[in-house]
Amino acid sequence: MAEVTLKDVALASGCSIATVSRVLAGTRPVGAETARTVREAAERLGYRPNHVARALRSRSTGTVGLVLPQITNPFFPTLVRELEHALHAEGRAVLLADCDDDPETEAARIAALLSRRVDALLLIPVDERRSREAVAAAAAQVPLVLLDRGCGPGVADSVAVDNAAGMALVLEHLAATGRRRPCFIGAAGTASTAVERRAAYEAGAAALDPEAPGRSALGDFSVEWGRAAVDRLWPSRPDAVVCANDLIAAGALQRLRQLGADVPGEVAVTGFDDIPLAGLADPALTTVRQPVGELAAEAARLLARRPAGGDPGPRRTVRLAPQLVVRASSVPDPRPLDRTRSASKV
Amino acid sequence: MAEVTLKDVALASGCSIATVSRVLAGTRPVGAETARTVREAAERLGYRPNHVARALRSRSTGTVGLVLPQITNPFFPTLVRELEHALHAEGRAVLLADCDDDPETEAARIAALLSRRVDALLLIPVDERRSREAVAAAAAQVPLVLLDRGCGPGVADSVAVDNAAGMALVLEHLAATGRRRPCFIGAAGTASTAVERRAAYEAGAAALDPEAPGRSALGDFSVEWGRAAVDRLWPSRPDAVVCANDLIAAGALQRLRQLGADVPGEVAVTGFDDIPLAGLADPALTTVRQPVGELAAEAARLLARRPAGGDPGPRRTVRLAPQLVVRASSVPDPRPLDRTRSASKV
DNA sequence: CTGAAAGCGCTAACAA
DNA sequence: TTGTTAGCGCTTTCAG
Repeated sequence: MAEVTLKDVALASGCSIATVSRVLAGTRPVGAETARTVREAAERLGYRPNHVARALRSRSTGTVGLVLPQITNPFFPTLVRELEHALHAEGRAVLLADCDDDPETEAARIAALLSRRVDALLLIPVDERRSREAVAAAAAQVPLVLLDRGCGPGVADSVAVDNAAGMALVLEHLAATGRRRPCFIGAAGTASTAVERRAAYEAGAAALDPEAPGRSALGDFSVEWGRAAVDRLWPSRPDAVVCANDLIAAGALQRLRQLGADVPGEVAVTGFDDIPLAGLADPALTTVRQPVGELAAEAARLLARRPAGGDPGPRRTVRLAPQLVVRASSVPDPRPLDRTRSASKV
Repeated sequence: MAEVTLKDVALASGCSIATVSRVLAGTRPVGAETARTVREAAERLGYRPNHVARALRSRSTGTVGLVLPQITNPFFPTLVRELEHALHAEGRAVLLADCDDDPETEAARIAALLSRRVDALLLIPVDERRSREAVAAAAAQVPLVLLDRGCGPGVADSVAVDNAAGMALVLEHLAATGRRRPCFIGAAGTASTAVERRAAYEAGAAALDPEAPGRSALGDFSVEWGRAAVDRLWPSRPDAVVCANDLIAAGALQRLRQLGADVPGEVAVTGFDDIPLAGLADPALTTVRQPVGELAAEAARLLARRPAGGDPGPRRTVRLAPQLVVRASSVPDPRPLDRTRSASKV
């Protein structure tokens, strides 16, 4: 299995290795006749370009680093899948890094990817603040796009769902179906998803009921917290439990059922993200779907747009419109309300 | 941010680039004094080795390709996480490929990774048969370890859970808790997990009840199939529904509840894999936990063991012992039965 | 133990 | 349009 190189193909096709390179890489125009001969010889010899050599010379590896907090977070696999496909379609490979939800691990992973000379970085930061330093340093070296979560202003390009719009869709739906006493189970902390969703609840719920913003409990994005928070909020007899993500909502649903509550008759429950679990819950969860495919496409587009040269330039932020998915946890006989999706750039 | 190279470090430390390389890569013995000077200079200049150049020269990229059917299958993220950590600990990076459950995409992804010169491949085949050709070809080029699922005999090293032992644990537990009329919801097809689990059910259930092996329905590994299969099997009044994986079990659980069945009082339900969803189901699912961490560690070990040179040598197969996790879907008041875990090599 | 020199396979100037 | 010539940054003989 002796490696076939450009030289071999050049020898076999009777032209220089430069020409062969140009044909196979499609870098520059080449005579039609020669091109055919070369391609034929390459085919016949079973030539496979050596990406390593190419990368060394051209200073571009054709790889993108994908750094995320925890692949086991059920929202990420779908996103990873879309990103992998979008990038592969452009002939780029994905180096995956899992940070174990720890900013120090994250910094180490970023450094490792950088020393592997990734062309760019796609990154979902572990923490709004504690990730900032490492992210900013990385953004100075390669094009970097923040996904799903922010990391302070002006640090890098970013693309995320419009959390406020999503929460507004939920509240609008609850109002339209006659709910008047909503409450909120959210996440404490500075993560942009946590902040934006709870702010949007507070802003929107006040219109429904002046007391509503006060009926909220803040913990983390977990099922356990969803269960615990219900015990805190249920005594106030809400007719809707708005949750900051689907995991919380799944926990809330479980606990409400244990307490004998009638969902959705007595109380509606809503989530956010539309992870696979949402459709499986019983009753199935009304939630806000993130446009994962577009998120991935937009991230790829931002990467392509930003020049490889270290020039920072102005940061771009893309916000994608979410979609409400109505299921049995908020109405007895769900009938999906399709919302049109659109992207707005800021 | 001019790249610091070996040459710069050599210049700054007053010795040759060869010596610097030897110090920094630790390849050969170097005088203690020189070593210190070199390391100091490297530190001071902020030298970062260029993995691409190193790879070209040493013919080893330090990357491993991880190829899987679908990252959105809820069993895989945990496995990916463990593999990523195990490999990163050895200083290797992970190139991720998602095959969309399609053997042709799988073949393309394998080819792409190979042309990127991965040192090795970790692969969960899409299909027992249709993946074989591409996998065998790849295994001829780089060390390759099959994970979780097989791909025909003698194709490559492989490591997987002992599916038969897992099913035996389930049946044993059901027998011990007084169940006498089990039925089985499995997956059709040739995937090794499907075959092994249903064979083990048939073998083990006969001891419980001669009619039991006949009470089985075969579909795929999905929630939908779990729901549908219950409608087929419930009329035969089983007192236990043994499922080939957790997704099926989740569907079965849902449908049984809709039918008003009392779980676990009237009928027990069991799964396989122990995906995160299992603990969240209501009632929580009794299932078989795969030793994911050990699976990953063993895979990494097999890779390390196999020489980079194309010498096939005998294939190794490692089977890891699973663990029964008893939850509320099989007993009213669950108390975990801890099984000792051990690895046996064949 | 250390240095000099030869490439790994490819692409990018620069000529022709 | 094509060929020639330098390297990319590193590791690895081969001498010393």
